[in-house]
Amino acid sequence: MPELPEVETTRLGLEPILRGQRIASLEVRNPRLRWPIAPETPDSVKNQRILGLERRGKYLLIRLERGTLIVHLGMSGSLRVVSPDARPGPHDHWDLELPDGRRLRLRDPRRFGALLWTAAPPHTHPLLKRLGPEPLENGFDGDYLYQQGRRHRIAVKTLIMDSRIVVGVGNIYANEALFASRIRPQRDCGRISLHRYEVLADSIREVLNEAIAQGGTTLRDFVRDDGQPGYFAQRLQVYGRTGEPCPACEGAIRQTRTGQRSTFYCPRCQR
DNA sequence: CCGGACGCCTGTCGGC
DNA sequence: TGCCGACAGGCGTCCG
Repeated sequence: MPELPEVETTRLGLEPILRGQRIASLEVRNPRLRWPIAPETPDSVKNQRILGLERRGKYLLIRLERGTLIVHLGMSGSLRVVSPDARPGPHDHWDLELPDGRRLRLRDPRRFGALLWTAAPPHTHPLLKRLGPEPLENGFDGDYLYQQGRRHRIAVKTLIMDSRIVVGVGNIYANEALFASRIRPQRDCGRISLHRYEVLADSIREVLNEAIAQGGTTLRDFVRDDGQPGYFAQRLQVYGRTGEPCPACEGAIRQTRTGQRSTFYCPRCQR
């Protein structure tokens, strides 16, 4: 999926287009996403003005005069603004129609995404209320990660991919941040020094910031709001590079599994 | 409580 | 060429 940088890239692209616009209507062609789109959602948002776009972890929040649309892109979702005459494809599940006829269109082949409307403050929503700190904001640092690590007996990669610990770090950026900090992904999170967690927290921030600067990572589905791919794929050091030489030591990148997710690392550089 | 496995979906790719 | 299994950026739920 879109991880934090892809959602942030989408938010940055859409915000200037959508802010202040009125929603003419919400057209749902297929409500069967991760959770079914509630039948009353189109009525709830119709004619409302969009106050702004925010992001919490991998959730995109479309703030309305009354309530919030919570959008999640799942594994394969992307949002684009399309012209009035653009025909929807089979995986284009809903459109937010603007007064000038343009549409904010969701494409999501695997349908792991979500569209939820809530009248309450979004951070009180069941899906958002347990989320950990934003990695690019205050409250996330090496000391915090170290303290969290002591409370669990799991691989450090699993720790940093847990949204209750820290939001937004998915499989690509977990692998990349662990390579940058020279920590082996399967290492027990309770057996890592404070100093190494400080390096890891810095690496997570650097990798995410650099990915945002590159417009995110496009592997297959993800496109930015303007239809362009993100360019961070060219910067990936280990993700998807099984057998290729490590950028640091020239040894072969190894692939294993932690949890049910592919893990890429350099056995020589990462300990 | 915790940690690990399982599904949910569709598309693509590699091997035989 | 065609088929079939494995795998893919996430994450809530279930089970031991």
